[in-house]
Amino acid sequence: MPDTPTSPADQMIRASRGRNTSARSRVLAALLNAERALTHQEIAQRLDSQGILDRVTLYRTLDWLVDQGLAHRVSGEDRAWRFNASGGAEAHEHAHFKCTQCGQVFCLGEVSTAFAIQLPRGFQSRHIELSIKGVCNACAHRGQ
Amino acid sequence: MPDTPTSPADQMIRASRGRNTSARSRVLAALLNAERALTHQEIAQRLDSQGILDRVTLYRTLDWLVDQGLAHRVSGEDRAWRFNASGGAEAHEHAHFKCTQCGQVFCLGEVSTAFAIQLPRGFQSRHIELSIKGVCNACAHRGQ
DNA sequence: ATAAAAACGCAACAGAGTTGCACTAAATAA
DNA sequence: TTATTTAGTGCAACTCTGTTGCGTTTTTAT
Repeated sequence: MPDTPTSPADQMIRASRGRNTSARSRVLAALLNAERALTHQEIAQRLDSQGILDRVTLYRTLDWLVDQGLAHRVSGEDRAWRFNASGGAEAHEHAHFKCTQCGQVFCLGEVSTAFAIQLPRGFQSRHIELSIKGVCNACAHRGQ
Repeated sequence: MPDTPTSPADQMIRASRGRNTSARSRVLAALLNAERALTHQEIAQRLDSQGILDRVTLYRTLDWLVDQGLAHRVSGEDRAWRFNASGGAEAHEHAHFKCTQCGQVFCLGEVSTAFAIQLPRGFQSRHIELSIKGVCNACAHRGQ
């Protein structure tokens, strides 16, 4: 059993339709290793130790990962998308924590969304998103 | 009792500290008349029938209105802020409806946020935001 | 009416994301 | 294995949203 039979990222990519390219594998691996949702910029930073990946390619790769359900996209308060690897399944009715100090976004566990909200006539709900704003652990300790 | 003793917008502005300028009064009036949260662009459009207001001034005016608690800012999915007049009070623990078709954002009524969410160690919640994504009435009828 | 300060308007800039198009490299066929 | 097809990549240029600096105009207080 060799060290890298095929990385988890590669396996996930192969299971989707589309080609298994190094960009996809590197990006997905970065997301899988991340402990929180990353911006385009953060991903680029983590990647470029292994050679620079073109900005546009990264954007397109992220789009592809989202389309395939391998990653999901969260909108922060700073008008920058953040991405993280999703379990693979589409089911992510989970909450997000957005730190108002440093802007970081963390995924929280499943939420039992048992709230009765009255929608206006004709409106159809597809997806409920819950985000909690506050201060993350690091920022809380850093004072300020 | 004349037609416009002083508009509601003017009254709200006068009650805040800061100057009562035509830009502020026009922008706030536009927000008060709107049936949903408006983007910078939409506000500009509604305004320029009465003479063009500088882009930067509009941005600064909106910031000021938000600071004063006269308006509040909602982040959409399209990385554009949306604004609407808030009742004046700061208290807006209400939900938003975001149409995935046309991108419009509507404010929904108060939400009884009775969900127990376990935050990671050291994280502090300040504010809970709930958004429901789906299709608005207009888009639902337009088919597609 | 006048002076001080707050707003305004312009120009230039910054960051995030997109589009078009030629080139490269996976996957497939031969 | 090599050739072929076409998805994916990289570059340049662009759009859109929002911001900064700075000189000029309005408010407001005197």
